[in-house]
Amino acid sequence: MPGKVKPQRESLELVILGVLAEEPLYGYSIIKRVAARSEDAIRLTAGVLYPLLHELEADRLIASTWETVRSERAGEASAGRKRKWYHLTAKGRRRLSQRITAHRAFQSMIEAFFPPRADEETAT
Amino acid sequence: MPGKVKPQRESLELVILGVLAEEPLYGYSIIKRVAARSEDAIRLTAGVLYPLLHELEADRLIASTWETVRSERAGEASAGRKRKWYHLTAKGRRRLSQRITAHRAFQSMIEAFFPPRADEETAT
DNA sequence: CCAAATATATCGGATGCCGATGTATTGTCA
DNA sequence: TGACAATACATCGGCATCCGATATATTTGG
Repeated sequence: MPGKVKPQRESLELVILGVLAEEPLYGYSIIKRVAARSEDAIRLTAGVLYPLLHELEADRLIASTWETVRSERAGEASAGRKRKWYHLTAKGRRRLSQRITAHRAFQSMIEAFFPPRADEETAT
Repeated sequence: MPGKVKPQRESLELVILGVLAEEPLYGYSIIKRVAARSEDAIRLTAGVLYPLLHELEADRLIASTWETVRSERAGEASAGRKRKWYHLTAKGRRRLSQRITAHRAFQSMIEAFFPPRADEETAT
């Protein structure tokens, strides 16, 4: 019975599909990008990201292609470093807008609880 | 060491402290209230709520008092139904504003990814 | 009178989370 | 040139979380 809930995963999915909506990225760069965008608030670790990326790909929300980066220095002989580039699929794009909608729904409920005060402080 | 992260719990904490900030409620009424407020988007179940309420109380974020509701019909002899009313403590109020701040931080990152379109629907 | 709703509560199996770990290549700097 | 940091991918397993199932009791409505 598909459709099980994966608590934390949902917001991670939102974030990952979100960055990939802008442009294709490879795993390591996703980690850096998200950290930068969130000012280190969201720290994806390899142990969390890669399995998630595999799941997302299995679900056809994203797709990948390999790139082999060969260094000049090392020359022809080197095996090269491998990068797996991920990009959103059409299905992924649909899922993303669903997630955004769901997030906004939650958000509006939160705002209903705590209407932003005009005189609110702007952080400490 | 205390201070471990509890993924899903955090947003639940936000929601629960949020409703209790408005007025004291008892468990069952929290479930109904949250369901109503979120238009059934957030369905707290007893199995999730009560343990969480106990934790929150142990952490002194909320406090409780028992009420015994005796029905007219049943009369003096009846044991009465028990309601455990919860209300926010000062500590709970501080925690709540922390959670709101954290939520808004996450929120603003999401907005950075997906800037709200000017032509967006306002929902009803 | 009985079923549904109200009301609180616990428990345990399934699942998710993520730190630790592993492997390999490239960049850098003394 | 050697070695350490950073880049880059990936898996695994233990512990914590999650939440459905379950238990118990009272009240309300038809």
